[in-house]
Amino acid sequence: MCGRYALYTPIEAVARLFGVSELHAHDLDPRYNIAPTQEVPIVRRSPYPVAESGAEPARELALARWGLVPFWAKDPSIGNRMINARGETAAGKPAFRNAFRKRRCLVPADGFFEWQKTADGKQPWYIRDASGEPMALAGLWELWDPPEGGEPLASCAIITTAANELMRPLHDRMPVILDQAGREAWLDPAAKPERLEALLAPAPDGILEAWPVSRRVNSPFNEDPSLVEPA
DNA sequence: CCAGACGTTGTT
DNA sequence: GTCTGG
DNA sequence: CCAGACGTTGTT
DNA sequence: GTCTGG
Repeated sequence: MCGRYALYTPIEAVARLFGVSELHAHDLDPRYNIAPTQEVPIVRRSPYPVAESGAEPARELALARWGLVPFWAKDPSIGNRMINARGETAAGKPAFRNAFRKRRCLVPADGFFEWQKTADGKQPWYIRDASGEPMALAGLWELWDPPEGGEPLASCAIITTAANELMRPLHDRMPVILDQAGREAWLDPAAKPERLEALLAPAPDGILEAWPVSRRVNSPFNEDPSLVEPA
């Protein structure tokens, strides 16, 4: 699955690489240990209508809480358990299907962590694109209105799929990683269900690299560049 | 009908 | 053992 | 995902 | 809001 990741490429560069026209998040610190419940940048089509023009809705970078809170939730804590959505079933699940139809997003990540079970306990690994460029993880996002009023809460989940060859020794699940064409299709509101389904597959072998890292990443309170260095 | 879940992973 | 919070 | 709490009453 | 289980 995917329960921890890193994003340290400057957000302006991420925006450029992801074709973002509106940047709604600035001055973000580089992150080496992003944990569920934290605010993370996502790339999405603007949920708001474009003024007059009839132009394409903007592709924007916004912030969302990691852990999807369905609109019908009475309490946002349900999001603590909705950090991933299975690609095989998300389209039909009550908690995800509205988002699957209407609110797909990309979650930029320089890499993600997986924990491998060994005789000595769990060994964390860092996995990234071999090019070193930020990856686009397939995501869903949602808006939740607090019953007591106030600002709606934006939240998101990362889609998972079966592990590919590289990942299999480490873990049996991995996040869905979208290539350039996949990113376009995933964000296309008119995408056909069968096209979307085809996107939610393990990454091809050969595009990723992985190495063991320090167990200091285990604590979400640790946050420094050495967490993604080989150890 | 109403009540209660709505999710994933991992472990047994 | 299981839930909550980060 | 992992870490850390897991409880109540009463007092500050 | 909508589905599942009783």
